[in-house]
Amino acid sequence: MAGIRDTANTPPTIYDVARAAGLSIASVSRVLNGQRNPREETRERVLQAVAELGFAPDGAARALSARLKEVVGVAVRRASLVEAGEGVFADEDESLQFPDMINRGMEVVAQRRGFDLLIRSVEVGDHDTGKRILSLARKSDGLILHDRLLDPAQLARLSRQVPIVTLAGVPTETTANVRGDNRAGMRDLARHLVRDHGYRTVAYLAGHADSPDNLARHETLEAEVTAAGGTFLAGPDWHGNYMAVGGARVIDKLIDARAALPRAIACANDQTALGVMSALAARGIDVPGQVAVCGFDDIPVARHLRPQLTTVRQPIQELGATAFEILHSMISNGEPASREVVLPTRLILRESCGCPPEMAPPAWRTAEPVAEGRPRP
Amino acid sequence: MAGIRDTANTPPTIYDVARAAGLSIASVSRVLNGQRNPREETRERVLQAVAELGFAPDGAARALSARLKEVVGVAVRRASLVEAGEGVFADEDESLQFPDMINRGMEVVAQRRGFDLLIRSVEVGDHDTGKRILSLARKSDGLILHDRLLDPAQLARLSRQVPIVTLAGVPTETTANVRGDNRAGMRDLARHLVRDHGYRTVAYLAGHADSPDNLARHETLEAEVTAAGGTFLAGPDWHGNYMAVGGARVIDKLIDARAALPRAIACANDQTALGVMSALAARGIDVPGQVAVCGFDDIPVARHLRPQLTTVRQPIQELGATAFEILHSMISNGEPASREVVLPTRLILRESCGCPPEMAPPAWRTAEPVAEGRPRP
DNA sequence: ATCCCTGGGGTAAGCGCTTACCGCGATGAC
DNA sequence: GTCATCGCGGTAAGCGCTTACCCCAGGGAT
Repeated sequence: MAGIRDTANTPPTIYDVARAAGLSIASVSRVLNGQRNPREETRERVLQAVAELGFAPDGAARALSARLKEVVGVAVRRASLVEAGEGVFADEDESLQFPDMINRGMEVVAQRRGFDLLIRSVEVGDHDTGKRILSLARKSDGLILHDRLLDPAQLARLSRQVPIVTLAGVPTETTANVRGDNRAGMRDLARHLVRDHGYRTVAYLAGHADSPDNLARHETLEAEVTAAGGTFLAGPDWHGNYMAVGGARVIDKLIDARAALPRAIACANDQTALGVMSALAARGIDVPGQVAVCGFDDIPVARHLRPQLTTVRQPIQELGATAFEILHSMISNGEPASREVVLPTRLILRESCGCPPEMAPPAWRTAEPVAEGRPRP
Repeated sequence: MAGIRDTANTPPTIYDVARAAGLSIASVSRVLNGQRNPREETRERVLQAVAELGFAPDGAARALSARLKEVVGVAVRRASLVEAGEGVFADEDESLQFPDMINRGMEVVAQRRGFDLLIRSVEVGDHDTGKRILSLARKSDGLILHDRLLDPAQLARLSRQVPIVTLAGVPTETTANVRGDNRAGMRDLARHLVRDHGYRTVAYLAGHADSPDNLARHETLEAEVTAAGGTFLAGPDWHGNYMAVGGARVIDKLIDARAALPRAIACANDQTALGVMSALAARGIDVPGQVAVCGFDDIPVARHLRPQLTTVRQPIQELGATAFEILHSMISNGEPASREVVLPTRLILRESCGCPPEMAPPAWRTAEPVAEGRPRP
């Protein structure tokens, strides 16, 4: 019934368009890319053929020829099996709200530049992490690396060949970095805990040991607490991993060991605080009545927890957006617009630190008597 | 001082490797792709040159030549400005936990096949949605579409040229679909509400009107509630949008209008329930004491809310993993392994429906007197 | 010894685009 | 009227790979 390849419909190529328009592929390419201002008639013939055939240029061919893929690779750290938990937190590590929101921030600005994100998770410690990231690099025009994915030597080597921006890392000769202002944020939080609430013993529930963010938050909290004459707790018993499981595990062990809990716990991030609050609630410990708990990041759920989580807000989406913009400048100019960007943080006071909640006045009625259901004991 | 192009380090090409190994590019390609079993010596020379130069093949060139990009495009629905909220939920819509977890599920299995995900968000109603998705398609080997992104005609046309799998949609002649078992899940939930708790008035807080998931959940709930002689509420006053803002807005309007609240509210998804619980709490309405609230999906935060959210669990990551596997079969065989996959759901009873909470026995002590802090009033 | 395989390396033809370069007709300067 | 110029379309050379095809050396069958 029909011509060649009736089934197995292959997308039309620029040759098909040229033929349909009665022009050469060069002309087609030119009107599509707005080069050399083609005659009005030419433009129309091309546009019509394109519309009829439903043509769009093949990304690979375009990339190869134009030496620009319009893709940036994003590498996220995937929890290794030993870190991932089970039970209540089984898939907790898979709900990486912070990185996901950062990615969304990148995606939105990338759109405006015609770029897309190629997302790959890599397990650190996996012996060929370097290779996995290299192959990601060759599928894109540049890389954005979450966390500490590469050791300095690997980073240095790779960054000489492809533009790289790191998040929550440190800038190097050849890479740029974007992060939040950890010290200012943690300082504000520490002072609130110590001065405003008067807590005397404060612990830091750490994130990954190799994370500069973690280090800065730890140091700042320690400095502030001890400067105010308070007791600071940290160390091996307080090692988390930026995930809820990690936070919960620390609390469980401490309680099982009959250790004394501090009056306040500042967590490396919100995810950890989530685990801590959950573990505390399971033991019947009141937050913030008996132990105050704070996070860092202000991920969206923080305000939906009960008690609502006091935390240090980072402009999460902006972190991603900024990382993309810097990478984009490296891709197009060869030079980063800036080697290091530090975005401001802000202390968000809610209930989990001991501050009072807010509440709107009620005004309602139910359709049936409340006694009808079975309220919990 | 050095040779040509000292700075402006370009990644090595297969020609560089061939030269360094004293072989032809064909040989290099063959050992790298495991074709035609090269001599041991040849293999070693190539491997060494590759290691020394830090070579990895260019993705675009490989894709063009092999006619396989090893990339699948993923289109997510981005909230249009009119849907997105402000205030407490300002960036709520940007925390799309459900789609993000689905994507993670895809990503993990994609890795195993050597594929990556190219993620793009599209605003529905944007007049050139079709074009945005087409260009995404040409950058990948196949598409996975979240939500209802394309109208049937567009979908039919595009799916003839490129493999497409939809999520939470309906299968067509040329596309496959993956979804959770809405009817079974909602049936279990409805019966629990009506039979176990004895609630007589139940409302359905809807999601997007064009969503098949939404329709199925609505119909099933309505059927079950009315079959049991209960009063079912739904309609214009109960239209949400799958986001927290949507749920909160419905509750606020209802209360402001002095409308009677039902004894139980089943939300189209967990995100909506989050907004509902938050709005209810702000009015001082007790959940589940006065109004019971339930969700659908069981996103990770559901269990961290207070009260913990009763919901219908969907195997979220599996949904993504399955979608990828089907798409992969379409890409490699030309035929989908299956046109429609319906994954089982499971009722998860927690506190928000009125069931009693669980709690572990306490065993702890604090390091300082509790009175020291300033507990809230 | 001759011929045919066969194994493994090289040559070169694309894959579908972008763009440098060429050519041709129309236009303006003299 | 002649010649340089300009505007715009076509031709073809890559971009960096994969792979069909060719070729040659070595070994077994005859």
